[in-house]
Amino acid sequence: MKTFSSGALSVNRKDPAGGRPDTTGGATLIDVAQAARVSLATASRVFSSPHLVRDSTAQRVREAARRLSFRPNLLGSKLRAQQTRMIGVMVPTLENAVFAECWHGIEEAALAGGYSLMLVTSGYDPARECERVEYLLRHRVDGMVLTVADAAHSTVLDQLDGEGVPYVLAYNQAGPRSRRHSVSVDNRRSACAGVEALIAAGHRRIVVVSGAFVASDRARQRFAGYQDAMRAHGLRPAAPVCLPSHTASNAEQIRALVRANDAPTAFFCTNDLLAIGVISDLRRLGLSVPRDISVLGYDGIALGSVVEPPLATVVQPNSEIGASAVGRLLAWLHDGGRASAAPPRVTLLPHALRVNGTVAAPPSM
Amino acid sequence: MKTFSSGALSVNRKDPAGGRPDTTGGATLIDVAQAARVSLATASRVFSSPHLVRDSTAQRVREAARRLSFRPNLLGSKLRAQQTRMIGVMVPTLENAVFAECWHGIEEAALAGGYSLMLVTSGYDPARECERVEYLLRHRVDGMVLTVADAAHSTVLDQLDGEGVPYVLAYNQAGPRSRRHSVSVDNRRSACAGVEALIAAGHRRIVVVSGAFVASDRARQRFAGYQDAMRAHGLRPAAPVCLPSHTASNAEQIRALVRANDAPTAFFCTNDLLAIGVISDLRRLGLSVPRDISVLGYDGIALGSVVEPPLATVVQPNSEIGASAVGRLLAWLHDGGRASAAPPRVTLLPHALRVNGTVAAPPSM
DNA sequence: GTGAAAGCGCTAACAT
DNA sequence: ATGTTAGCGCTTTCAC
Repeated sequence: MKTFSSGALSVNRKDPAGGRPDTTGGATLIDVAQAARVSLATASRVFSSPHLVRDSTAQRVREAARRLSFRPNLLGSKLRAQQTRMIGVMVPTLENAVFAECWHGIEEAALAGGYSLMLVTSGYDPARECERVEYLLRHRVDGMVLTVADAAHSTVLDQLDGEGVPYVLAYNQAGPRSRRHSVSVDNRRSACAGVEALIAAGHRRIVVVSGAFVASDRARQRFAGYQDAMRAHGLRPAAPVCLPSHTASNAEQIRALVRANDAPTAFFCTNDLLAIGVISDLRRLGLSVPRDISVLGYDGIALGSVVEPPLATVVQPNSEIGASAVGRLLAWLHDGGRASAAPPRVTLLPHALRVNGTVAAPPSM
Repeated sequence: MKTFSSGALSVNRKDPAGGRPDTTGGATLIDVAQAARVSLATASRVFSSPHLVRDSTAQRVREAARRLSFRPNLLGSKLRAQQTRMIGVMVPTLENAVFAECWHGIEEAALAGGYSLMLVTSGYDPARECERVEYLLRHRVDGMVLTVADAAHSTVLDQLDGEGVPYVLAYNQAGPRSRRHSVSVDNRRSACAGVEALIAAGHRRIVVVSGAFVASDRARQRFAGYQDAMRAHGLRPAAPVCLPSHTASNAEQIRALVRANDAPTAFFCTNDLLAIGVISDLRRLGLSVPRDISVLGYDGIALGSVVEPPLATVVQPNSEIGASAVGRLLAWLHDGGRASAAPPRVTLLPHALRVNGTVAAPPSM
């Protein structure tokens, strides 16, 4: 029987004497099994459940694998095992360093956990969000880590919920009543704390500058935090100033603002990139930051510590948010369907305040 | 026979009345075929070669697919077709905006071409480069787009060459004699042009500031360009100043430099991130850029136009480099093995000079 | 501890 | 134009 099974094994292989180099990418498990004179099953076990195999046998198989430069074809195992050990990641863009830093944490955590990654970007566009998620789904990712434009009104999340796809939000902060899983800082409270630091420094006229509100629920939550802080100190919140782009110069709008009679003494920008742009705009208007006007950012990207003066900001642990989101997802995937009741669905990581550099007392004091 | 084959088709499917929801992710092509009363092959053809199928039949199949919310399992096709239509991407880090911008071009081009992506970062570490590439190989990517620390001494590239894996370098510039494919600007000539602009502005004492030289062949090529420019104008090139980190403050080294008797009147930084850090360091030393000293960067990241004054720099078309690298790779993959002799292996994209903002005439003039 | 056999979901000859 | 068949490379019962 042994001779027969040996023969049966080789029946699938193309003729090795076929002339041109094997373009199909090399030895398969079958080849390894043959070379080690064990069955396909045993060879497989050596790599996936070594404890089921006698040590000496395993040695032989590994040796054969090495000799043949065997490289497991993950496609085969993924298809057969009905789980890909892949996680899909969708963020709005990598060009905002927040997400680039987050990716770092995601990659570390995922690869350490034996999972592969598939990245797509949505450009803050809900239509593209759907498209890209469908793409991830076709690749049969086991779960996803995503940052969507607006979690509360997201067709793509509703769809995912409907299909029962495991996912964890990053940066988007699920409401306490939500059934969704999320990892973020407490956007509202941390923003409130940031603005309170501004108030503590003596500022009374503080204005929020934001990107397109509709594109980011975080921006809205941070604005709410600003309102909280202002009201708690008996100050009147001002309407937010929404700038269309992070990178283009928004000098016009800024100019109108600082030229007004009751010009603000401080800006709270809902993200660091925006803050850096605003600071540049202010300089172009001949104003000095923080001497003439203070600027507070939000995100804590590394770049903020590089510029001069260093950007005052509400610091999120970006890399950790990514790693933690992956961790939550893996826990979910591994508990086998029981929707992980143990840890709370909403994870809030601690923020930090960095209030120096671009924030000082208002000029009148 | 029809009845039989219909029955045979359903033999593999689990009992739909089995109680709990189908956890395996929904309908397969077989289900669609059944529902549309066609064979598996025909159903498959509707999606991969519609022209081989009568319109009315195709309509029926598509309708069935819609009704069953059929989602093709890419794993199946990839395994069977012996090509994954996936391309692996490896860059040093996304935290340098250069690569984040590049990713944008890569994603656009790949998805437009019907290819999927798998991203890994190496952190400029050759050991991790090998690890990550092996990971990509196990996923059976059809080809790769990579930026390695040092293309001329890269074990991972040698290995890839040995195995005949199709790949295109991005940013790394293959030598004219090289058999390798690459897409980049001409690092040496563009750097030379940048330094010549400095010289044209009146600078004579120009010093190159770089990250760890060993980590980047681009940095070395750009330094060579600096030497070219200096020599062409009868000036003595100075030794490069190598800073360990992009983001930490390197004030000490900078201080020593600008306090010297023959202090430089201009710095040429081998990348923009570094340049922004150096400018901040100079400000901390009480120097004004560009009034007291000029700074020229290299990369052309979007951030450079945001800061004030805008960063003078040698602009690379980052997104286009990514898109173009993917384009070259797809061409290679599609020409079926003939190592695409038609277009040259080394693609040099045009650079641009942005010489304003942080570059001005030296103070003595 | 090891082997035989049955597929995972799909495509691609090869028939008809 | 459509159907039949044979796997892609792997894991995983079920026997022994």
